[in-house]
Amino acid sequence: MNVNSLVEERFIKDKPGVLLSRRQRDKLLRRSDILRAAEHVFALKGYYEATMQDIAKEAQYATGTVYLYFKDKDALYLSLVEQKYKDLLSILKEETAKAHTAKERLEIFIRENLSFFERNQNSFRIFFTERNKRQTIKVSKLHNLPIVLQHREFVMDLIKSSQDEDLVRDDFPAKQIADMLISILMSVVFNWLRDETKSTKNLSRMSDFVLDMFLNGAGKNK
Amino acid sequence: MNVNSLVEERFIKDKPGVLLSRRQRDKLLRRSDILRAAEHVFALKGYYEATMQDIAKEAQYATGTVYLYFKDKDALYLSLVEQKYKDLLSILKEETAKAHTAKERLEIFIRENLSFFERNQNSFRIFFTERNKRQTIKVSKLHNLPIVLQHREFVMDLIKSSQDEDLVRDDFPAKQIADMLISILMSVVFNWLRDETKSTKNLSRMSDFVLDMFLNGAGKNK
Amino acid sequence: MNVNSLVEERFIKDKPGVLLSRRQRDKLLRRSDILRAAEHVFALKGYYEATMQDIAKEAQYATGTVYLYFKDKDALYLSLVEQKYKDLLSILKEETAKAHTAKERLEIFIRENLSFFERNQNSFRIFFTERNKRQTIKVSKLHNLPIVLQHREFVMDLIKSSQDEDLVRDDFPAKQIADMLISILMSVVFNWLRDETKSTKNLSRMSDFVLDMFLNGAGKNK
Amino acid sequence: MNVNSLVEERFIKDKPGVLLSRRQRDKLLRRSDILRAAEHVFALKGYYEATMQDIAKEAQYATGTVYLYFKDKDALYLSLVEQKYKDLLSILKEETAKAHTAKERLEIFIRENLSFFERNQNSFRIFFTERNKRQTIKVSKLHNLPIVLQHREFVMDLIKSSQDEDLVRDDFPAKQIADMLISILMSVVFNWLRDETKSTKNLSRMSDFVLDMFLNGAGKNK
DNA sequence: CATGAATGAGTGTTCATTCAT
DNA sequence: GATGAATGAACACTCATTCAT
Repeated sequence: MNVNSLVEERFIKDKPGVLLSRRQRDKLLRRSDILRAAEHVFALKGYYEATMQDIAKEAQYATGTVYLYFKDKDALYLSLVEQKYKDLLSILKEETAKAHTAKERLEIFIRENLSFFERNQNSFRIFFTERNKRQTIKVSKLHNLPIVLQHREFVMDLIKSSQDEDLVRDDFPAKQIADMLISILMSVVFNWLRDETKSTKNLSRMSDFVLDMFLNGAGKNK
Repeated sequence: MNVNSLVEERFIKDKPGVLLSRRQRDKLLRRSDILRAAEHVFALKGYYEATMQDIAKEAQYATGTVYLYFKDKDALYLSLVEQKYKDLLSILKEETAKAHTAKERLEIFIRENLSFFERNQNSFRIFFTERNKRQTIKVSKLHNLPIVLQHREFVMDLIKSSQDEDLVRDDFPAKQIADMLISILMSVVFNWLRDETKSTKNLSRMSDFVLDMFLNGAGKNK
Repeated sequence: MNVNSLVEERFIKDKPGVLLSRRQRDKLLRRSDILRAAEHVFALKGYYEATMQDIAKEAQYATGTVYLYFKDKDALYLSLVEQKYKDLLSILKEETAKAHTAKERLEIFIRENLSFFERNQNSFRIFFTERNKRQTIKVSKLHNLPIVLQHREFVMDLIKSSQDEDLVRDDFPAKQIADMLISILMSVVFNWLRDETKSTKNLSRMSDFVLDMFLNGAGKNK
Repeated sequence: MNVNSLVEERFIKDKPGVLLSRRQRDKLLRRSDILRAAEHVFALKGYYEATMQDIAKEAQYATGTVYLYFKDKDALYLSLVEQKYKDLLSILKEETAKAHTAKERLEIFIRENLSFFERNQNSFRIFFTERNKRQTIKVSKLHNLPIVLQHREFVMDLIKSSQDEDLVRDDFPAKQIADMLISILMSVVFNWLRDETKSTKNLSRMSDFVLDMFLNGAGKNK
């Protein structure tokens, strides 16, 4: 799975029994070519410095062709973000399903997150930089992407179930705790990305630190 | 204090006994006018969408005038970031100095951070959006701003002293823990900023949650 | 010949038997449109006062289109100069080849020069005015244009062959004499251009004067 | 003489017996300061790249001060050209007056020209580059400067007197011959300026070449 | 459908000139 | 008179988007 995750799975999965015509298949492939190119170029240059021509060139299509698949630069960017979240979410779901206890689920969740960002470090840089034209409009646009909401919700469910299993405190709302977990994760990832010397070679090795901190905090055990 | 923090305090503080000439004072005031305008416009539109004309207009100066005080758009932006960090750092130093124990220092640190971001929510949006032209070049430019480094160092010292006073675990490097504290704070601020309904009216009220989570983690006390 | 000299002949001549594709032909035609417009505008206003918008407008293209054919204003200007020199040189070569004696060659050379400048008086004004941004850099750029060097060399060869045929004195280096010939020509042209009343209607009529002066000098024959 | 030639001699010489008031003298000195600075800056950067601020700075005055002495950039430039011509003309008049024969006068004329340009090579570069904004307007402006007309006339008179003394042929109008003499001179100077290696160390040494060429031409004596 | 040349509004920046002090 | 900060029009160049082929 995820082999060709860039191909909008919605189209494929919605009608699982239906064989796609060559026309449709080609269309999806081209769309995925462009997304791949956009990922590369955005990661390299950031949203504003990346030009549609750059992306078209990288995808080996003509400029106009890109506009057949994406309404405008913004839509292309948003599709890309959505794509990445979708990939991540699908992995998280699949892997956490294998766990039996809340703690295992948390472990897997953290490990898979770190591993995902490690694998996608280039495109991940995108998330840390300029989002979009009018941030006021667009940041909310980003956060309202259905998939992004789904992702937050997934983490919340995870926390909730952990609270149910008495692993996590329930004196604060799951939402708040979920956001904190996400932020600890992001912090680790961000600092790892920033550290160009990559003194911590392996991001995944941080799993234990994250889990420990999340559960026990930085306070000294007395 | 910090009433007119936008005026380069360096100039003022270097010669504390000396009254600035009217010329000098005017110059600083104009500079601060422009910084204030830039803060407003950048916060509203983000770096790329903000134009120098927007900023000049907001400051009620002509376009060219802005260039008398800042070499280019980049320098203006960087000055602004530096300014904000400087303000924050100066508050943090002043307030934490009043504390007697590590725990008090941490409490104050967290409270003052949240309060600062609450007061400066508009400009804080800037930090969450596009940084600069070529992210690869410029983000590093940002992170290497002396004041930014000082800020990180300040937090690290805070953690170290907390480790010394047996408040914080010392089985992880202070740097790692410091970054985590910063990121928990940022996470709370970010989610508060994002929540347009401001269900949590008062950001400062989150102080206790942050301190609790940071010290004790999300794990259920058994 | 030279009917459409503004079209880069290099491209055409390199593959004399090959019909250019419509695409290529169009491209060359557009390029030549722009050069023609640039010639007009530069001649009228000089390098600095001519704006790219002026030129685009004159060529009936959009501003950006000009940049598809020329990297920047500088490149456009240099291409124009090169073009004019190329035209002149090609005429000179073709015509002087018909001569049998050194004197005939000189006569033809002078006549064709004057006639060329007469036909191109507008664009020739360009040469007499500002060259380029930083003269120190750019004038040398101009003088190092391959075609300009070729032109000087052509005149030098002419003088050398005249020395060989005992028409021209050989007690001075050909180079010095060549530069003098060029400058006498330029002087005549310049003064003719300057004379707005055009009392000397026909520049070509000056041929005899130039040849006489060049060979015999202004001294009274005794 | 020429010690302070940059001071508008008109003012001083027009009323030779009158002592200038300190006020007037200061004014003239400031004007000359600015002209000197302008000469330096224009020579270095050319008309367009030189800014009024550059010139003011070089002259150690404020920007606005320059405008008290010269209406605008154009007027400053024109004054400078006028100044230089005036200096040259005054030298030429003074020196040629010492000659007894037409040939001597010619010799002196040529020698003093070359020597003048050698001494003023930096400012002379100005003449060879961009003249002025709208060349159509300004080149004629330049050529209609009273002093420039006087200079041309001076050379014409020189040629006329040479014709009268049977040194120079009279089958062509003096004006034409005068222009040719000027152009031979300019050619030598220009090529010398261009030759950065300065293989011909001493421009004045070219006097004989110029006189020889002018009188006898490049034709081989038979 | 795919192309890529053409478009032209929009940007950062400069600099001659003015004018309040 | 002298100053130099302020002005704002102007310019080269870019790039998202369109559309004729």
